[in-house]
Amino acid sequence: MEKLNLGFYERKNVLKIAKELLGKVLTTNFDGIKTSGRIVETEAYNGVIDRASHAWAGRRTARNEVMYKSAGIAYVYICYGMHHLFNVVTNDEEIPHAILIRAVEPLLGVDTMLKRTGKKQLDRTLTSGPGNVAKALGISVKDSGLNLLGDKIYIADDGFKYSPKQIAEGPRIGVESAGDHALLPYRYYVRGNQFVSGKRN
DNA sequence: TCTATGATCCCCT
DNA sequence: GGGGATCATAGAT
Repeated sequence: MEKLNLGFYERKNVLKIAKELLGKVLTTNFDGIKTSGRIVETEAYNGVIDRASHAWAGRRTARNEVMYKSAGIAYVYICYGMHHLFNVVTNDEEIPHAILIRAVEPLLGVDTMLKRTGKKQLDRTLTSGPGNVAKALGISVKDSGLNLLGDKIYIADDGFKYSPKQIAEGPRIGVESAGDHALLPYRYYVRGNQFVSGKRN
C-alpha cells in the first residue's frame, strides 16, 4: 500500500488524474480509527474555464480559496446546506483544478461507517454519492485544506487496477445549469459497480 | 420504479 | 431573493 506522491497530484491534466484515481484507496484516520474505500466514481473540475466549477472565470471566495492552493490537498465544502463534499486539489498553486470523489466501495471500518451514517447494514447507499462518501469516511468542512500526504486523509495505490474496459465516462451529475459544459464527459466510473451513483452505470 | 419535496447554508444577482 | 458538484422519504404509477 503506497501513498500517492505529490507528483501524482501536481500533473496538469485533471481528466487523466480523475481517471487514474479509479481503483485507488481513499483512507481517513480520525481519532485512531481508520476507514477506507476503493474509489469507483470521480468527476473532474477543470479550473477557471469550466463553467460547472466553483472557480469558473476565476471566482474566488472564502469557500473555494483552497482550490487555488498547491496540489495534493483536500477541498471540502457544504452543498445544499447539509452535505459535505470531498474533492482533491490538483495542478499548481493558483490553478484551481479539483476532482470530486463521488463514490467508493467500502474496505476498512465498515462498522464505523455504519455508525457515522446511522445505517443498520452495508448496502450500496452507504458510500454511493459524494455526500455519503464524506459522511461514511467522517470527512467534514473542517478538514478542508488538509494535506493528502499526511496521515489523516490520504489516497494510496494497493496494486489493484481496473482494466480499461471496466472504466466508463460520461457527463457530470447535477451540473445541468452549466450550459454546454454540462455535456463534457468529465465523469469517470467503474462499469457495473453497485456503489456508483445514478440510476444506471 | 419513478417523481416530487423538504432540509437548510453559502454565494451571487 | 434564488439557486446549487445532494439525499432520504413519501406518495404516485
